Amino acid sequence: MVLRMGRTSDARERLVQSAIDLIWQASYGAVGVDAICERAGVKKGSFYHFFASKDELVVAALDAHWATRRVDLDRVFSPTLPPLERLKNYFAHIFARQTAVRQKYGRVLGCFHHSVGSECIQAAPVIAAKVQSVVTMYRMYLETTLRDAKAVGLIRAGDPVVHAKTLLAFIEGALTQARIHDDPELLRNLEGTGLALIGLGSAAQDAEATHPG
Amino acid sequence: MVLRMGRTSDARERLVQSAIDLIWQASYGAVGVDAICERAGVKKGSFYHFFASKDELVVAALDAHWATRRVDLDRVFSPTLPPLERLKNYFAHIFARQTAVRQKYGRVLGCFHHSVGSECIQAAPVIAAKVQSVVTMYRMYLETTLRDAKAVGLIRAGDPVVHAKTLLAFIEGALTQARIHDDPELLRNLEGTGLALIGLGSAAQDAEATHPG
DNA sequence: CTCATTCTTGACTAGACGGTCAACTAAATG
DNA sequence: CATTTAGTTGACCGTCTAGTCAAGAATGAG
Repeated sequence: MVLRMGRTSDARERLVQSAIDLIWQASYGAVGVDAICERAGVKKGSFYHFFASKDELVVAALDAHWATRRVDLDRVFSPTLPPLERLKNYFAHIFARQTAVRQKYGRVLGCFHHSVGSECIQAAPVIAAKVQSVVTMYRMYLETTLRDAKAVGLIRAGDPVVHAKTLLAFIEGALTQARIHDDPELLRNLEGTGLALIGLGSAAQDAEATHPG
Repeated sequence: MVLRMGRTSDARERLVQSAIDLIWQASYGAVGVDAICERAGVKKGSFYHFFASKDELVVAALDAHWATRRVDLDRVFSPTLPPLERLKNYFAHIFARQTAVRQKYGRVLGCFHHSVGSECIQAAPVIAAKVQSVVTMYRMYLETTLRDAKAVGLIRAGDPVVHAKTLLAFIEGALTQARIHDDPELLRNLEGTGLALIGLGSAAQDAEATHPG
C-alpha cells in the first residue's frame, strides 16, 4: 500500500492557491466559490469533494499561506543571527516582499491573514480562530528576538511580550496603509521607526552613546 | 418657501446609521441591503429613493461616521493645547472609545474607515477614494500636532509628515489587533509606545534629562 | 478481471443578492 | 382645492450564491 488508491489530483492545491490569489487581492466576501473554481480549472462538484464549505477552503488557504510565510520567516529570524540583524532583516524583507507582490498582483496587498481576519472575525468563527493562531505565531518571532535582544543587552527595559505586540501592531498597520494607498514606499523606512518603537531608534542610540549606563 | 415641499423623513439618516452599525460589526460583503433596510425600518423601495446603489450608501456612511469622529478629534487636537497633551489625549481617547464600543456592540471593532477601506479597495473605487480621503484627514491631525511639537522644541529630528504616517500606521495597526483579538487592553498603553515612535519615549526622555544638549 | 477507492462532471436547488417600478400617500404652494 | 414635490410601499426581476447529488471515469490492490 505504498500509494493510495483511486484517482490522483492536484485540484485541491490549485483551489487553495486560487483562493489565496483572489481573496488576497479582493476580499472574502467579494470572491465566490464559482470564481475560485474557474481560476483553478475545477468544477464545483469537485470543490465540494475536497472541502465541506467555502469557510473550510479559506481556513486551508490561511494555513497554506502561513506555511510559505513560515519558510521565509524562519530564515529571516534564524537564531544564528544577532537579534538586531534579525529585526533589520525582517523590515527589509517586508518592503521587498510587498514590492514583489505589487509586481505580481498589480497592487500592494498588505497582510493576507490580517485582511481576512479583520473581515471575517464576526461572522466566521473557524476563520477567526485560524487567523488568531497565525497572528500569534507571527508575534512569536518578534517575542523570541526581543528576548534575545534583552539577553544581549541591546534593550534595557520593557517586557519583550509587550514590545512584540507593539511591533506587530506597527508593522501590520503599515501594511494596511500600504494596501489602502497602494504605496510600497510607506514600507521603505520600517526599520528606522520600528527600532525606535522598542527603544533602539537612532535618537535613543545617540543618547546611549553619550550616556551608556 | 421656508420649508421644502413633499413628505419629510429621517429614513435616510436611519439607513446610514444602520449601515454603520452593521458593516462596522461585520463587513461590507457580509451585510446586504435587505439587512440594512430591516434594521432601519425602511422598505427597499425607499432605500433606492435615497441612494442609487449600495456603494453610494456606504460612501454616505463613511462620510457620516467621519463627521462624528471629527467632532471628537477637533476637541482632542485643539490647537489651544500643548502638542504633547494633544497626543496623550488622543491615545487615551482611542482606548476609552474602543472600550465604549465594546460595551455598545459587544466586541472591539477597530477603525470603521480602515476596515471598510481594506476590504473594498480593489473592487469598489468610489469607496476606496472616500476612505483614502478620510484617512488623509486622520493623518492631518497628527501632522499639525507634530509640526507644533517641533516648533516648540519637543521633537528634534524627523519630518512631521513622515512621523505622522508612522504614528497613524501604528495606531491603526493596534486597532486592528484589538479587533482581531477582541481585546481593548492592547490599546491601554498606546501612549508609551506611540511617543517612543516619534522619539518621545520614556527612554528617550530619560536620555534627554541627563543629556539635554 | 474485479473490486474498492478517489476524483470528476454537469445538472440541479433554494434562497439571497442588488436593483426596479408603478401606484400610492403626505405635505407645502398657489 | 388643485398641483407639485417628496417619500412610501410591496410586488417583482434576473442573477448570483453556497451547496447537493447521482452517475461516471481513472487508478491501484487482490
